[in-house]
Amino acid sequence: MTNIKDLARMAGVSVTTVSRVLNNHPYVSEQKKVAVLRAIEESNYHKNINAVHLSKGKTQLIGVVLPYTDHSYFGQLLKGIAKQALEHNYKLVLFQTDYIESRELEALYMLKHKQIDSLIICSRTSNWSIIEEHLVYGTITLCENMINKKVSTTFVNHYEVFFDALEYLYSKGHSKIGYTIGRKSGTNSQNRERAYRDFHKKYNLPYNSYYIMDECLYFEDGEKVVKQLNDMDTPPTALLITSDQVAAGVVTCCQKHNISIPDQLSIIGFDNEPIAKMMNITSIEIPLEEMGKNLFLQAINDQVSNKEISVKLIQRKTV
Amino acid sequence: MTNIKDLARMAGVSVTTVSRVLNNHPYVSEQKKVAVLRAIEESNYHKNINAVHLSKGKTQLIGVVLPYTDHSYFGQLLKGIAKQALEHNYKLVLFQTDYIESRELEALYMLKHKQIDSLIICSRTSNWSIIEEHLVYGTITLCENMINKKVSTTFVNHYEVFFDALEYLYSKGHSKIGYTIGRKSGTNSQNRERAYRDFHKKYNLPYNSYYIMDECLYFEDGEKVVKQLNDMDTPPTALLITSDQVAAGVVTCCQKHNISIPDQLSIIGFDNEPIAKMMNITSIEIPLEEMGKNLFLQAINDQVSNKEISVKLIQRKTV
DNA sequence: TTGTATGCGTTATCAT
DNA sequence: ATGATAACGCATACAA
Repeated sequence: MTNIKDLARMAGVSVTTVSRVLNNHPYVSEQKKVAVLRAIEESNYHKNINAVHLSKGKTQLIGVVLPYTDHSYFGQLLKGIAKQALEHNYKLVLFQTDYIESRELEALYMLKHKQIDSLIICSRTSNWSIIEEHLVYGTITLCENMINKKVSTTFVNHYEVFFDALEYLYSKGHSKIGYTIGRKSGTNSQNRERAYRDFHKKYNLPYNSYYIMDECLYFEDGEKVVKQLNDMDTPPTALLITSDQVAAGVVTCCQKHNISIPDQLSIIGFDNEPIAKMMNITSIEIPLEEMGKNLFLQAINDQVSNKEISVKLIQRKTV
Repeated sequence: MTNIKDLARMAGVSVTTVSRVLNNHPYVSEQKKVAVLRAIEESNYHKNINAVHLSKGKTQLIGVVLPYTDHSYFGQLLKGIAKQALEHNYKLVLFQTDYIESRELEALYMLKHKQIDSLIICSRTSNWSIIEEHLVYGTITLCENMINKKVSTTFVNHYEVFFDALEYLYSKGHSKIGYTIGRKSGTNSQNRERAYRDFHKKYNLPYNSYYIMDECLYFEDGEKVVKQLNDMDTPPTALLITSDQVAAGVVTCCQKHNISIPDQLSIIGFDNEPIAKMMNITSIEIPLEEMGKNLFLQAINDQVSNKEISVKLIQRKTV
């Protein structure tokens, strides 16, 4: 493959001049410029990216950490990130973690050793202190409320959203409200739990820990939820379900068990995915693709910024 | 950051020797080896990957071309690929194409210019001739039956599988059978259509082109399918649905419209995803993760190989 | 077994 | 405006 040395020879100029036209630098005469351009044309020349990377100390690679690639929430986030990456001429390196910490550390490790320029963590398992340690090595962008923490973030105020949703259900006459969550340990989950507790405190409602159902991620987990509901002496009359997929699964399963929605059970899903529209599920719209877009933009920006994304309740037939 | 030169100085050896122990080459005395190892330890040294890449002309990067990241089929494939990549110390570069050819060409372009070592195309839009042109630049691995074509492939014999499924439905008394597909133009789709035609020929059945429904990818597309069914004078009595997601959508929608399954409409889904099990949908199991795994292994292997993946009919309640 | 010297293809510095 | 040359960090052919 031809390199800039070849081009220089062909065009009768120095490698520096070639490099200048290659990178649109000023101070090069029109005459030499066309000569170089012609050489490029003739030789079908293309830069050796690896050499550029070595020379610049940058890779144009951005790591994306997420637990599952086959989950719609992360799929949509990734979609938004990927689109921007394309536009900005970055490539994405995927770290599918299954929430195994070592895999997340691997990503951090790569950031540390300049194998990626920046890291987007869509959902993390490692402690904040570990993230913090790696901040000096490059930009890390998070998808959770970490305000005051010197990391860029794009997040939803899950506390407020959850609280509002609970209030909404309360206004509809519900006082026994449960919710399902992907995993309990994330920051977002903890904020929601806090909202849940505060809500119960505010209205002096009894707090039942078994109204909180863990590890609900996919459509098929709806079955599990309904089963748990059936096993309760006094099941909740309303459910906040933090994924439309799961909500759809619950709705489907309820039909099988002749549980009438919303009469016996009200449901609010999250994300307002197409499936929610199709099944007429009331849902809280979260613009995931837009969040992904913003995450990427923050990832390639040196300044720390925090963006709160606003959401919208879409009222349909399950409440 | 410290480099091998530093290490060499610290350990009192040459850079070559350092490089040797770094890469586990023979011919280095135990004594010098430990000295180098100690230096590595002390300095918290790590290779500069970019330099390695430039020097070797390899990137340890494998491109993955797929149309959608938020689709379960590709999500599962990607999961299998990602797991192997992790084990083999490769990183994945994602090309989300939305079936826009230029994005696929971008991936081919990167292969051509050594920015990635190998390319896995999960689903393509570009012509075979274009793929073929790029074969000389690196390994390309396909997810379709391209036997005799000098590319590595991991595929399902969709012709046979489809034919068998049709025969199965026929044996259950169905003669008006339709099917849904993601897009019509792929190789896999064409093989299925061929099977569909041949089946009708074999049993001298009338071929209705409107029994074939296009662009069915997601759960919510089930609605579209049922609507089309309702608009037909003589709708099919059975449907092959090339995605359990869509099948689940159809089943859900049928309940809404009081279409009894399997009495009025029989359904066979594909992939045997968890959602199929939950909703008791008869499905053809395709081990997507395993396919992903195999795709990756082929991608890092210089020899061309073709692997046919066998599938299994899982009988449940929709036929 | 070990080391010297050179190549990999760019970008950046500095002098002119 | 232009060019020589160093630097990026590693691998390796070749010499010893």
